[in-house]
Amino acid sequence: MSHSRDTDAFSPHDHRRCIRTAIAEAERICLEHNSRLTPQRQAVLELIWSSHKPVGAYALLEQLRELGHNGQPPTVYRALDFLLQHGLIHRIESLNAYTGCRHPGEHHTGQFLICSQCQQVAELDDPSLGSRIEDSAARHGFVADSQVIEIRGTCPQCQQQDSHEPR
Amino acid sequence: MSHSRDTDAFSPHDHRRCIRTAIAEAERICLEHNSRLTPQRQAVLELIWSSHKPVGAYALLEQLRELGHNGQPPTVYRALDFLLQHGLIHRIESLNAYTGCRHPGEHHTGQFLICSQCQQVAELDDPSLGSRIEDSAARHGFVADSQVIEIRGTCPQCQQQDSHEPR
DNA sequence: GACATTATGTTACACTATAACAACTTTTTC
DNA sequence: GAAAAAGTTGTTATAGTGTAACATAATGTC
Ligand SMILES: [Zn+2]
Ligand SMILES: [Zn+2]
Ligand SMILES: [Zn+2]
Ligand SMILES: [Zn+2]
Repeated sequence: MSHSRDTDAFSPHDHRRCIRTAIAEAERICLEHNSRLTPQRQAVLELIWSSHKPVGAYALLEQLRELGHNGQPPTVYRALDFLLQHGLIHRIESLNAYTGCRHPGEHHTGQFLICSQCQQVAELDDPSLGSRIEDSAARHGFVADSQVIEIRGTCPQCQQQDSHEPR
Repeated sequence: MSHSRDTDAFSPHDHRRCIRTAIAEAERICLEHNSRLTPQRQAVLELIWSSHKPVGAYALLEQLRELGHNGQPPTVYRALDFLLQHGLIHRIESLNAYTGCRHPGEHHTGQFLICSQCQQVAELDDPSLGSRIEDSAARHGFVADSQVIEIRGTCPQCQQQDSHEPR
């Protein structure tokens, strides 16, 4: 019953649907785990999902304050920890920033396409790529637990714009 | 004439040879680029190569001070920038730490095996994995410039130890 | 030697993340 | 339902990572 369609984050789409789906999935997963999606945690999750650009913890903190929530670093880091542990968001290591997970619930390490131009991030979920990497590690006798895959480049939209505005 | 043998960082080996080779290669590359491998830069490179465990900038700073060098953060970050730009070291994003590059000179993004137990890092150089990732991105219309591939797990040595000390 | 270029010294600060403990809420147990 | 336990949030302070900006010194070019 997973609704996670494979619409690319880069392609134009009804993003409110992304948000709604993310919240709904979060509620479902928290129910399953007997965890509580408190107002603060939900607020952070919604802020993260406000776009497909990863957000830093302190940017989130700023926005939380504007929403009238309490504003100290531990507040936001606790919410982030919770969301990370429940697989609702990912941390982008090369950006020190956080982005919503598109396939929550299915334990997985993310594979990310990061556009250097528009800052947007799309999450790949290519299991065969994952196992290809495991194989590569295994060939050196290494047992892989988790992977950080972050690919920087140019997204389709930004490529088009580039070709329209040469020079 | 490249001496970069494919000895794994994890396997026991004459590590002084790693260091010697690294410095020699660094000198060669700097000569090629008309860049100067100053004493400070070389000191940082040697410290990084003192083991196969990635080192943080401030740990380096500490060690530099013990060697009598000037000790302010910019000093070490400048050296790191220089070494990064010349492809002599890599930054491990998920550790905020730096490690020596085993194939300097050949423009490449590193692929790293990081042992959670002994903290040592081995650098893979699997071009076919690189292109496999590019393909995966291309399938989404994404043009990849660079990749961050960091695989966490257990190295062969630590696996053996684990099996000797069960429980 | 005068000049431009490159490298280093120095101070101060910005950004990212956590430790430690107190107060409050919700859930569980009796 | 009161008491205890577990979980969540508030609060203060601090640790860890990285840069900006400007001064000084060393090196290379003519
Ligand atoms: Zn969306
Ligand atoms: Zn883009
Ligand atoms: Zn070695
Ligand atoms: Zn190991």
